[in-house]
Amino acid sequence: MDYDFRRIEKKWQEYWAAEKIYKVEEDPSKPKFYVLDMFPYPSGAGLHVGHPLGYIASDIYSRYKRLKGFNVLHPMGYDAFGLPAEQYAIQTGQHPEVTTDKNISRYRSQLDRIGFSFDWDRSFRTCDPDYYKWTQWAFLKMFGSWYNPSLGKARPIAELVEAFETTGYDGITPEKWKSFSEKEKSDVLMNYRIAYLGETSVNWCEGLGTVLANDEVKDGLSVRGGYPVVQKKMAQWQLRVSAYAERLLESLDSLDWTDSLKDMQRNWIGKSEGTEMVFDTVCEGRHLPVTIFTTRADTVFGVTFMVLAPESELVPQLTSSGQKEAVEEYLRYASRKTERERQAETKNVTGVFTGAYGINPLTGEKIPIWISEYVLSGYGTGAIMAVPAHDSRDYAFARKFGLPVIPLIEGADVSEQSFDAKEGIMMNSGFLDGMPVKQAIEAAKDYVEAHGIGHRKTNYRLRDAIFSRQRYWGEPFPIYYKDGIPTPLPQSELPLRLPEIESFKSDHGEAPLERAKNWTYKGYPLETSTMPGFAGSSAYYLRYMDPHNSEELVGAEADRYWRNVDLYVGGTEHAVGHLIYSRFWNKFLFDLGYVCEDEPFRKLVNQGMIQGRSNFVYRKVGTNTFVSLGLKDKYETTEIHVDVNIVHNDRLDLEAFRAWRPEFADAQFELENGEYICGWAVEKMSKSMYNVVNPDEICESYGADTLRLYEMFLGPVEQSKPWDTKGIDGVHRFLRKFWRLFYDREKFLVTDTKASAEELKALHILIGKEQEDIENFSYNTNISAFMIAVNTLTELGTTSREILEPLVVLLSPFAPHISEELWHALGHDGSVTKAAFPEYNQALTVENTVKYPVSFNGKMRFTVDLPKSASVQEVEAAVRALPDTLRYVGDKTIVKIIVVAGRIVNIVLK
RNA sequence: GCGGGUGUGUUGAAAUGGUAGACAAGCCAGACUUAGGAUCUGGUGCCGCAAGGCGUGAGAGUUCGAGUCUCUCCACCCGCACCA
Repeated sequence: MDYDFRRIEKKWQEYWAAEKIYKVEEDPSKPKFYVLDMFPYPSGAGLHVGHPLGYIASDIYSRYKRLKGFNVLHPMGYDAFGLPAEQYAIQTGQHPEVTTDKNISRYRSQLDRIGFSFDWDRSFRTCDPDYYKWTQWAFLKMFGSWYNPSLGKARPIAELVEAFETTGYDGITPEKWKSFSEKEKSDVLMNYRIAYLGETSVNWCEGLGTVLANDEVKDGLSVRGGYPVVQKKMAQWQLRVSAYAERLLESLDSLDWTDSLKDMQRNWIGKSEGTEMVFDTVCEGRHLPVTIFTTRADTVFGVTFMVLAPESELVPQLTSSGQKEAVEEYLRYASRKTERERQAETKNVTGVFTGAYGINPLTGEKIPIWISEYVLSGYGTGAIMAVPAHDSRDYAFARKFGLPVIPLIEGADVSEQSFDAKEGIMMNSGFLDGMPVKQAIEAAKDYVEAHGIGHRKTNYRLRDAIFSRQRYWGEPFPIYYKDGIPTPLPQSELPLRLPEIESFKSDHGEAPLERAKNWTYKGYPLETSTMPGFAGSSAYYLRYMDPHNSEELVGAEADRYWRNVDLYVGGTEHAVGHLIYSRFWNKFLFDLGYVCEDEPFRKLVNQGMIQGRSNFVYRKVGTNTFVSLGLKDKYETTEIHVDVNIVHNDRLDLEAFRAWRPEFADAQFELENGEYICGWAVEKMSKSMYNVVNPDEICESYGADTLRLYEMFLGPVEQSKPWDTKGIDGVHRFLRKFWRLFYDREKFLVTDTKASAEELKALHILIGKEQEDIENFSYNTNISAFMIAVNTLTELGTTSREILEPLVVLLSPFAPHISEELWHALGHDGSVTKAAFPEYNQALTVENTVKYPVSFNGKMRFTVDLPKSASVQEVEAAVRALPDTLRYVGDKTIVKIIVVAGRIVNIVLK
């Protein structure tokens, strides 16, 4: 019987679905394990071979954990709201729901072919009203909460209202509070709510007709679509993520994530400890205190000017009548520029003098105040003290506009450039003279606080997340405007369903929902923005725990059982977007007691990207003749991308090429050794380069098990690598060899003979490897270990069930279809998924105490228990005696005994 | 500029401080066949006929022993970047 993977894979995929083999329930008798993939956005292009990489890795892990006796939650769903479907709708008039449906069913059929062990009964899409009900619910909770800084957590807003009414809070006395109108009270509370409506400078994207969050903008262009983004003041819904900055930073330490990812988050949170200082300023006789932020309070003696951000509210008050024209001219110039243009011209120093002066609070010196776009309005106070000697940006500005430079550190040469390092001995700095910089910073802070000039202050770069989008295809806000006051919908009205509209186009900031008919609640207008893409993906991992609960996002019992995600697998592109929002969202729900864990994702693995590997043919200029790679330099040729699906191992299929496109129908070839060799390059996988490899085609010609094995064999999961079909034959060959251990042409070969020591050795090495490798995500080396074991067993002519049955179980995480087939051939009824792996565990867990390390084959290592004084002969004898406890040692020869200072330090066996 | 990471054959890549290159691809030779992108066997880091020598980006150090640990460079990749 041959290895007929098409028949086998179809058969078992149907069986798994019909028997609901992967359905999972809470089971207190078993330890839980939650393995999650970042759910996909179902795009119109379908899956290519790069997408399943992470899914295969996590599926192997899930199946392995099941064998080890864990109750594994391994769900999958779809992140279905978002811009691409809506952009497509605008172009074609097709409802986003229709395209989303179509894309999802395509994704589903592609995923099903690869043999994943997802529990599809728990699946959902974020655009289901039953799901987004809980997104809206969470928003209402955030609207109804504030961050209590003294408790360090979110509390119901009612507690704040009570404080206003009884004791007063934050400068608002009970009397004052009572005097407020409803509208005024609403406005005050907005300053505290976790979800709030506030005027702010936002990323406005004209091309998409919507505002965007910081992580949706890269290099001044929208991540989706690549349209320019400008800064604009608008009233928008926001989430007070900044309140959680310190907690988001602190608990990073407790997570099992990579250092680079943690650093990206730390960087994004951007904690910086410094000082806020008040400078008195004078403009045409009017005095005005201006607060600045600095991390270098020690350099205050070197301040030679001050700078305001162009968007600073202080600008009008600090502009003298003489400079008014020049300042306005500059502001017009600055506001015209897009964020991208500003970033592109960082070397180009610009600015304008305001006509006003500041007074250095320590020296009493009078210094000019300038405006420049290098100062950002969104960070600190939007105003700085400039110390050109020790800040490179201030230095460049001072040089350009001829402002003085006062060096403050002994030996620092500031004639060519500033000295930015926080090291050296202070000078020219009054009471700080002679101190090392680090000490001077602290001394200066103390001084500033003692003299009432300012105070210590910690700033974060992390900003509140802009939460509204002027788009259609997203969750509607459960908010209506009662006499202009934003008012939450009662929870009983959820879900607030997305209304039907006639045209999806949005323009000039007018949201599509403004055109929806009857978009009102009790006659009051409903909010017309919708929520951003990250809204639906922020708490989805909680919903999988209890997806059919219509009363709660997640029931207490399910939450306490599944707790949080033990292993989360996904791409780095979500490092600062989704992963910050999710952590924030989870912490918020944790504060209010809706979930029992403070962090959502314990361990996180970033799978690498699979790049495309393009192939080229070379056409002689002006002809329809194509020359093979080795001959191309003899002629003048044009390089043409050729569809990688008609190339095998860089050999072009000539007939397929002629059939590929009409203009090549009569193509002529110049071959090398009778073959046409194509050139190649690593590029992004994309349609235009004809290098997209569809997993369906691999499943068709090699099978899903080969695809799974091959994607893992390609290299470490975390690493990016080009897809290269060369080598896929190798793993396919392995599966056929594996099959041949069980079947020859006619019959089933497995017998009940007793296994030999050699055979047991091969098996137990593999068992040990598998446990070590899967825990470490070293799938590639584990597959190698399989190949070695199968080669050895083939050579030994193994037919013993004692060996072959465990082998099937071991392979099942990687290649579930062939394993299932063989498991049943061995006479088992249920799925191999339910097999108990632990019984094969003992061999490698021999508890010898550590005295002498022993290498076996340079790979396997263990120790023998002997006193330190043992002689070489005694150690050798002990090693020889080992087969009793470690059955696979057998009768290897000792090739090397390393003795240092009379002590054996290692024994190498072969 | 700051932060993180990676450098090993022709290629993808292995190596708790202990025989570097496992395993696979490719290539070479052979077998079986009577053309097949099938299967099997052997070879394949470099120099050398050989004995032997040299080899993990470069250089130093620690160690009986370094691809692995430490330091200084170099190259490449990723992320952040006028954040005061």
